[in-house]
Amino acid sequence: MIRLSRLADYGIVIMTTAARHPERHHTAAEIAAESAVPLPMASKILKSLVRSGLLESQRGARGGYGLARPAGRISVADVIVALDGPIALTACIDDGPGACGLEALCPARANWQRINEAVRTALDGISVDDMANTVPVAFALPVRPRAEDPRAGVG
Amino acid sequence: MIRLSRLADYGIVIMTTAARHPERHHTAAEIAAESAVPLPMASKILKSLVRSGLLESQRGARGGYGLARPAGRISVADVIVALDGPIALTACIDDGPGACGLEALCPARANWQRINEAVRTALDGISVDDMANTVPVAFALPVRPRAEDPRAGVG
DNA sequence: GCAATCAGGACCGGGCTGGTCCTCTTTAGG
DNA sequence: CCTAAAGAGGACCAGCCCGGTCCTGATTGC
Repeated sequence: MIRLSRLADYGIVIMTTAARHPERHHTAAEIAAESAVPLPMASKILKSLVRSGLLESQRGARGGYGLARPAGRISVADVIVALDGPIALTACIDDGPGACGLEALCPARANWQRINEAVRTALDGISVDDMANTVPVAFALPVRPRAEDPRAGVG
Repeated sequence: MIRLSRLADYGIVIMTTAARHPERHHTAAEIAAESAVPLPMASKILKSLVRSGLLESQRGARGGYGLARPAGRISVADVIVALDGPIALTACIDDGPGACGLEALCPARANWQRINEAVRTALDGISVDDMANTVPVAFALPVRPRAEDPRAGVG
C-alpha cells in the first residue's frame, strides 16, 4: 500500500507535537506522553531527528528537545527522509545503477524517476506547521492532475 | 523509504511489457521471459491482475493474457491498487476510524488525507502507456509545487 | 557528587513479503 | 474422447526487515 514506515509516521506526529510548543526544552518523556508514542520509541526517533538536524537537543539535567528551525520551514518530506532515507518508490532509483538488472531494457525506469519526483514534490509541499494546524478548508493541494488526463475515476 | 512493494513494482513492469504487444494471447511464460520476472512470480501477479480487471485471460490450450483495456486507460495507480491494495501512506487512513487511537488529538490526521490524495493523484496521472513509451523530454509532470511555498530547497 | 537527561548502540521477536509448488479446471486439437 | 497446454486458486515456507526494548556511557545543572 505504499505504506509509510511507522517510524516516519511517528516522526511526523512527534514533530507536529513539538511544533505546537515552539518554546524549547521539552523532555523526551513529555513529548512521548503528549504524542502518545511509547517512550523508548519516541526517544529513538527524537535522537534520529536531532542527528539529521530537524531538532536540537540540550543534554544533561533540564535538557530537552526543540525545533531546529521554524515549523514552517520543515517539510513532511524532510521528516520522512530523516527517518526512512531517501524517498524512492523503486529500488532502481535510490540504489543507483546496477541494482536492477533490467535497467537496459526497462522502459519504465526513466518514468519512475518522474513519478518519484512527483511524490517527493507533493510531500515537500507540506510543512510540519501545516500539519500542526489542521488547515481546515482552504488547504491548497500541492498536486494537480494533468488537465488532459483521459481517464475517468478509475481508482 | 515509502517503498513500493516488489509485487507492485513487478506488476508495472509486466503491464508495460504487455502494453508493448497489444495483440492478445501471450502466455505467462512469454511475459515472464520478456519482463525478466521469475515465472512463478509473474504467474501469480498475472492472476491478480486478471482478478482486478486490468488484464483478460484465455484459459486452456493456446490461452494467454492481454490488456483488458487500452494501455492509455490504465494508470500506474490502478496497477498498484490491484496488487497492493488502496494507496494509503498511513494506517489511520485506510484502516478506517479507530485504527489509531490518537485520532481525536492527532491534528495531523486531516492533513494526511490530503497528502494521500496528492500521492494518489500523482500516480493516477501516469498511464501504463506512458510508462511503456519512455516519454523522453516533453513528459508533463503531473505534479506542481505550490507557488506560494516559502521553502527553498530544503531536502 | 548526584541526579536527570540525552547519545548511541546492541539486541531480539514477530509479521509480512517474496517466492515456490501443487492441484484443479478449462480448452484446443488430434 | 483423450491428452496436452495453459490458467486459477491456494497452501505453504523462509528470510528479512521493522518495530520495539534495553543497557551503558556522556553531559550538564544543582
